[in-house]
Amino acid sequence: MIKILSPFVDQLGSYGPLNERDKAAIFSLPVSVRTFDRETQVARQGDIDSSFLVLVEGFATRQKLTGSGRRQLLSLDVQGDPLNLSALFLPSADHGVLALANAKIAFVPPQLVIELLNAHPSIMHAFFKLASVDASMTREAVLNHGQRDALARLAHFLCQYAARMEARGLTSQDEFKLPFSQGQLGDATGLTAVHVNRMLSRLVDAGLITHKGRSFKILNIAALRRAGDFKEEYLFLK
Amino acid sequence: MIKILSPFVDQLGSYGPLNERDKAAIFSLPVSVRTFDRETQVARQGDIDSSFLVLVEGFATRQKLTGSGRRQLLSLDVQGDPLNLSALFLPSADHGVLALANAKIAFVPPQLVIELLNAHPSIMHAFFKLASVDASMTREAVLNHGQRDALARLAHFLCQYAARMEARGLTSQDEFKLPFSQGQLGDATGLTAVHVNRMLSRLVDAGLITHKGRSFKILNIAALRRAGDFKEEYLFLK
DNA sequence: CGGTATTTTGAGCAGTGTCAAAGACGGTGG
DNA sequence: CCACCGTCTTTGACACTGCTCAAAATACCG
Repeated sequence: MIKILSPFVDQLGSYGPLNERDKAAIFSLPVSVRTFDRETQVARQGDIDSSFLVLVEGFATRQKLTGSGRRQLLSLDVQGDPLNLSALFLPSADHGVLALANAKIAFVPPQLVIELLNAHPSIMHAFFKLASVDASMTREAVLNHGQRDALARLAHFLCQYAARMEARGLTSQDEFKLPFSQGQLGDATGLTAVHVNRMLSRLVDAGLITHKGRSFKILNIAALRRAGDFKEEYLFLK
Repeated sequence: MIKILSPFVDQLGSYGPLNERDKAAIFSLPVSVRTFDRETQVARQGDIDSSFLVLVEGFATRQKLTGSGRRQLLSLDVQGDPLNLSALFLPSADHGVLALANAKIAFVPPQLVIELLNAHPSIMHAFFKLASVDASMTREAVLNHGQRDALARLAHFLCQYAARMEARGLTSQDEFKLPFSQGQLGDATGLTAVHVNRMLSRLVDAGLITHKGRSFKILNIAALRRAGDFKEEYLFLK
């Protein structure tokens, strides 16, 4: 049996302890896996009764669009992340899901997930915790966009990404490849591609980071955290 | 028996149906109620093991602070709203809770709430849905702050407030009193008090609204919604 | 190797912030 | 009921952050 969902189960388990029976129940869910290219929509804002989506491999992001077509990226999701937790309980999707690079995404029938949650309180508990952490991160994004300037937003983004990736054992904290172009980085931070570029150069000039293309190296993590006003508590990492 | 939590139960019930047994269980929770003055902290960011808080009467808001002391308001909560849903499942509070005007707030022992949720799947379900709607609103705030300009942010805020209040039967949609000063409005929208003032004047000049102090009248709701790029789907009102 | 997307740089401008001061409002104590 | 005080609103002048438009340089992909 190929346990497609095991990165997800691992992550879930780190938020609320699951016993073998719980895990087995998750693994027995019927899933269909599809692969998506960069910048292709996996689910659309407004979708009704969408599948429950789990990112199996690669990167994905969630997005909302403005009436005039501007977009805001809401997350940078990695291996094992659920992509539309709240869609389980809401009649329609308030945001879209977008693949980056070659993302492998598992589709699970939402009704079965809900039955699973009803039958396994510990899984429900873990889902709720996952949703709470996600909400905490979203609130930090509001603080970021509302109160911090461009340089801080960018520094913060880098710190956050590094911290999350390292906590998951996916990359080292001070050297990694970002799955975002500078334009996408702008859509995530509420800045222009041009301004992202300038702020990155400023971080380089200040000796906080180096980068060649999308490969980043953090030279002075303490200073970068200060510049980004980053405290990792809100991530609730282990 | 004085059912202090009944506005909360009503709201909860509108998200996921509760039977009499469920309601009775909630009403039997031990609560202590306290009243808070304007701009006083009810719970602090970082608090551990805080009580579960429900706003019984008046207005409250949630906030996060920047390292340099700037603040971002995250919500405008009214009668019946839970104030720290996610604190139930997280080890510490990622945001603070602040009272506006004379807010009456119920404190409930968190452990008992969790037991309640475990014992009553339908309540758990309703809580999850409530949390999902809150998350949806927070995501819209990110879109707001990241992608819309000052005028739109303000217009959007007014539309949102009007829609929510009307849906709860608390005020009419086109005439209401805001519980925020222009400074607080600025902290909520990521703008300066001064700029809030100017944008409000602009909305007045355009004939979209009128206001005397904090009493607002919406003159052209369609145009205001257009100006604020407001579509109410993300609120998931009934 | 060619074509396309991305990054980098420049110049000018628009939108917001800052600082400051005057006016209006609302609540309080006398 | 009035006078006073603190808070909030309004207005003005100016600075600065971040955006727009445009083009060149570079990197990436087939």
